[in-house]
Amino acid sequence: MPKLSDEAIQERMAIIEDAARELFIKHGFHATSMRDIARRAGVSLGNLYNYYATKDAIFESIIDRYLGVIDMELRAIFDEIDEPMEPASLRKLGSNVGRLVDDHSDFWLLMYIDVLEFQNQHFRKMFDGVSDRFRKIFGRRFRDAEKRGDLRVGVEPAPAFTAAYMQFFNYFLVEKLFGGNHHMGLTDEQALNHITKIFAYGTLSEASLARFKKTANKAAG
Amino acid sequence: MPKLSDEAIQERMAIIEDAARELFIKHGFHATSMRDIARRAGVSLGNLYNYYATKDAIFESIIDRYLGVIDMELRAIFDEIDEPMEPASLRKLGSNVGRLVDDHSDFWLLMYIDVLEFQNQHFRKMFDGVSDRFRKIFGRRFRDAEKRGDLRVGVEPAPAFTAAYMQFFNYFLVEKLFGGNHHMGLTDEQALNHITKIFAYGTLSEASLARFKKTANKAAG
DNA sequence: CAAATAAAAATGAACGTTCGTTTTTTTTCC
DNA sequence: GGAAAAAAAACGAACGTTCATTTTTATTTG
Repeated sequence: MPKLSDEAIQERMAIIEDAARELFIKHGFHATSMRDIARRAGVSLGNLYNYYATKDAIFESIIDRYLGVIDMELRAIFDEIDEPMEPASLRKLGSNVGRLVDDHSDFWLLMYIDVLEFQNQHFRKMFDGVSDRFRKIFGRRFRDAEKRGDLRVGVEPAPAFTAAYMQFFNYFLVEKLFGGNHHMGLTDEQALNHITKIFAYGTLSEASLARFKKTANKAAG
Repeated sequence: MPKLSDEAIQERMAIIEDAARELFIKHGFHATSMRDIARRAGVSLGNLYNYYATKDAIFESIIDRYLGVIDMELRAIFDEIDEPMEPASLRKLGSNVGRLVDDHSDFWLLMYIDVLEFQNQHFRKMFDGVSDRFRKIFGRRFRDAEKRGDLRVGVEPAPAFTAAYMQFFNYFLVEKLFGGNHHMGLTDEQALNHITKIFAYGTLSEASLARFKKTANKAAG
């Protein structure tokens, strides 16, 4: 048998990694055996080692792939934000974060595996200097908003935006993975509106609040 | 050898559970062996089974003990809150949550183990209906604040307080366990002040804001 | 256009260890 | 001496990994 095409190899690796990921997030890394992975992937035990040197290598390959996907999705989410401090933008960010957590809850479970069993070595970069990254992406918009006097005195846009972003993430992670089951006592929609409202009133100056009044009221539904 | 006194038994169990907890949070549950636990506790392998029927039983005993401790600490934190919606109260809550996360980071790692390897069965109650619990604790204060017109129109105190509480928790967990390393671009003190300020301005009416002006300005440092 | 070739891919038994747990033996102390 | 506690030894099952072998199939050959 001549060498498989690259696409064929990628296909087989995807099958193996899908199986492994499902097992890892269900039982953890060390509770999942190579035999389990082989069985679920419909592949022989020995053949796994034609594609991966070790069990660790499977985990790392899954994470590398997934980090790329999430990075792209986050980029897309930030790309569609024009004015980061506008209430409507925050509200949209919240929805998008919710979708991201929903669509990729596996990813966040892998992160917890990494924290527990690998000292968080693969995911460290996710949260390292989030605020600085936002400053890089929205720096100009932040400065413009400050110049226009859109912000309350003493409110720095980068930390404020970071706080809102983290709050949205935390809200949906608690709901999806930690059994929150409407832990804020509201539907997801209402919770998003409430958080958005708090951050709008909490960060925007009276002048700019007046300007966004209509939008804010609609969002607070 | 006569039967050990109850205190002696509790002492020995504490030694075993301390050892097991340290290993669990460092490597995860399944990556920790009974031999590891015995070695670290300075006890023979077989003797572990004089105290616990299974390895799972050790984990459950650790969690039961710890849930009690955390529950008490949380109760103490809420007990010292007079007016939950006051900026000074929120700021204090933030500090206390920070101390709780710092002093008991083991506990939160155990929670992640539970999510991953035990379907979150032991920790579910932690986040189930948080908002309702606050409504029970602070119900009267919440209603008083609403009656006095302290809150912005459309802001419900229970979800708002829950949001602040969750934000504080999330902030310190990210810092302590996920390699955030000042992810908001501020020191812990500054971050607490910033979050407090946002929630104060985000939830309080103009009238009550004026009343708290002095306190809020001091807190915003 | 088959049939033969060759080498990659897949297999599953087997390796030495380590696992959680049980059983047996030794130690301890009234 | 006797019973409880601790230690040691032993158990079968399961672990990650290896490897000799078989199967598969694109290419070469007649």
